Amino acid sequence: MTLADQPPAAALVFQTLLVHGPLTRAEVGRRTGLSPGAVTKVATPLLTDGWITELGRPAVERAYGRPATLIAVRAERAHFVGVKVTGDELIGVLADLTAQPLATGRVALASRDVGTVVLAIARLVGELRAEAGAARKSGVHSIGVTISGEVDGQTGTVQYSPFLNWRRVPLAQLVETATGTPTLIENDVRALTVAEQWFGAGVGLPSFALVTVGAGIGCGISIGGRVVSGAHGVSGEVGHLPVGAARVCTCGNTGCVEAVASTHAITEQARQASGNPELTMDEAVRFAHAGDPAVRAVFSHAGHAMGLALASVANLIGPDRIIISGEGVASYDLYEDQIRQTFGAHAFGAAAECDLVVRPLPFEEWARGGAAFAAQRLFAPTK
Amino acid sequence: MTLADQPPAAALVFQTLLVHGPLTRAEVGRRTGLSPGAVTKVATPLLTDGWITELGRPAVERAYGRPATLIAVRAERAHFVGVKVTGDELIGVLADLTAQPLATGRVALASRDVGTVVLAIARLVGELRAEAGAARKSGVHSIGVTISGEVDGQTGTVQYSPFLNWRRVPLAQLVETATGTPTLIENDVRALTVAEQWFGAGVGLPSFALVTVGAGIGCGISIGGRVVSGAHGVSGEVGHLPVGAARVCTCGNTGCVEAVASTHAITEQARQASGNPELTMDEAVRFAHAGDPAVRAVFSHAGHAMGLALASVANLIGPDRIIISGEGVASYDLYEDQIRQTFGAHAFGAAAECDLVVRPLPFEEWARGGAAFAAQRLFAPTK
DNA sequence: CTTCCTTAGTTTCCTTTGGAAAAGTATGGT
DNA sequence: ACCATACTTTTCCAAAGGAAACTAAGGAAG
Repeated sequence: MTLADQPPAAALVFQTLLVHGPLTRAEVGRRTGLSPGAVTKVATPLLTDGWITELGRPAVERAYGRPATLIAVRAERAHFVGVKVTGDELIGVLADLTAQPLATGRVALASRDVGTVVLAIARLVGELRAEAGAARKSGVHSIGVTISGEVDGQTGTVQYSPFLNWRRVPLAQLVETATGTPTLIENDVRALTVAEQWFGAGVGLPSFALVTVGAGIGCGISIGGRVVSGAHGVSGEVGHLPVGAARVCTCGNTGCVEAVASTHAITEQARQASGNPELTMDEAVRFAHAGDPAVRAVFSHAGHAMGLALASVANLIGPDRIIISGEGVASYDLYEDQIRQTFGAHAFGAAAECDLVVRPLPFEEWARGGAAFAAQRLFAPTK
Repeated sequence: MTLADQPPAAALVFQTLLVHGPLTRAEVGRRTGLSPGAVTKVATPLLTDGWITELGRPAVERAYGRPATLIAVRAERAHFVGVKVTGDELIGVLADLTAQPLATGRVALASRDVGTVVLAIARLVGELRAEAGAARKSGVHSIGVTISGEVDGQTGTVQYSPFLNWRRVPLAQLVETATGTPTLIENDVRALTVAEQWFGAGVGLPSFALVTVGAGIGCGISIGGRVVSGAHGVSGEVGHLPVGAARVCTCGNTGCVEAVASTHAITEQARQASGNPELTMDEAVRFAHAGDPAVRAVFSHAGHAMGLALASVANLIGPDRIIISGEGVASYDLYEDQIRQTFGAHAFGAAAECDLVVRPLPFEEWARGGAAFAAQRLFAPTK
């Protein structure tokens, strides 16, 4: 039995359990607005088919009345592989229904040629399958491949990937035939946003934005439980918001956030500031922590640009929360203050009430986005 | 009978007719995905209660088969009053179900005191009622009051209005008791966006943004048939996006769009450029049309700032269309080219495919937004 | 210890909704 | 007159979920 051919209420109950952990049937009814009878009716087939399971009594028992029984999602009921494709490597995870990773892998790419990449993906999927013995029982339900750039999830086509220099590559189809497993593709930031929405800092929020800082600066937007995809596959391009920076950006314009606040931009500016053309990001962070004023100024400028960008997002769409995420967790403290200060100064009125959450983003998190995206298709059909 | 207690399919059929004009039942079925039987079933009570009406045969008859009968919304079935409150005047319309105005009115405000404004609104509503005799038959269903600033439609409270200097004013309740008619309030730009979504240039689009240029620069965002309201009542604040302008904005920051491209900013800059401290907007437009290079440059800068702002909107949310609207229709040609050029240069990838539509915005259009907003509550329940 | 009370979960019945299919209907063509 | 065609209506039916009665399980009161 698949989840798809269950009544609509089943998806509601399942999603509630997925997001809010083990609950009693009565509590599920209260949260979903379904009648108690409907919850039982819908839970029974989910139980018999192993999608959910009964746990014991809740931690806080009631003083009166019949004791309740907790029900919860059986995470091991289905497994997914998530693969993030970058310009020079693949990151993969094999995860369960709740996007918890069971196995992770990382492979360098010899070439950016489509055939090579597809083959590498297939091999990585195979390795992850082998590594995660537990998944052998139920197999892998589907694969979610994510990649930065313009991705058309409907047709499974990568319209344009700047890092790989791909155009109109039917990646989903290619991976599907290479692996024999149903494959979905999605933009990397949007997939990560899906992961945050269901299993991260965006759980239960009516709206939030996820801003990622790394080689580029990206943004995923979730409104009303849906991740905004944009009419032409473009959305969340926050990296080129004009923030009045003097540096020329890779996009050819001047003033983009990315020209000041991407990891690449920061190291380059730190090199100039320190006079050391070999400086690495890690060293720049050390220098700044040690109090080097020129290098600190670089981070401060980056923080200012980020603050402006976040304020723009908050002013425009008014999310409940903005999650700031990226590789350089170690350096957040260097510009977090500046970010918050600039954000506060430029967020308009009540938009300033939007809370800013900083969240580390380990490398495998990107791949988890793919798994979460694939999983979502299972329990949130066509939504 | 109200529309609300009809089955869900009724709202679907009604909305389809509202948006896509007279259609045959068969065509409604095709467009909504409902079966022919369901369309008839749902249309019958709507017909008997006068919400829709049968027209004659369609213009292009089919060669074979039973001729079809057109059905269409009976616009005169319900009437609404829309009132836009500004710092110094009220604009009101009495409109039908399709937000077509039957009567319009404009009243100067003697004071910004809450009591005075509420009284003036009540008097304006009375005048509009008297003027539109047709509405007497069915009365006015509800009033939609719109105002710039932070508005909480749920509680009917104006949280903060900078122009009127109001804070936490329960305006909906006040107007309701003063007029005896149910009253809704909403932010002016968002209400206008609702009007465009149902009856304007946003009809049928999965997503669009509406940017208004006037004393301030505002933006309404519609995604998936819903106007984005923002978690804290703030959204679409495009006026203070940083676009690197040198002028200081009213918000205290430097570089805001509004500091360069609002009508106020343009006249002020034109005064400096021409050396005439008495110059009006109309004169500035004439000068620019006559070829005055300094004044033309002012419009060009404004266009550049607008282009950057629109590109930011397009990059962030990827709408299908951006509708540019505002008072100064006469001056659009002066910076439209610059807007498009800057937009094209800064819109990222496929975001540039977003089409820009320029639309005049007569003064009563603002009030129509209120009427459309009130009407929407009737035919799009809870949506 | 028995009875009652309270809350959890189940079952039964029923209403609402909308689809499928067939019947009915209106028109032009043959 | 009859047929082809497509719109519209009617009839029948299945799915989904609510209401309420019912069962279950424990504590409290007597």
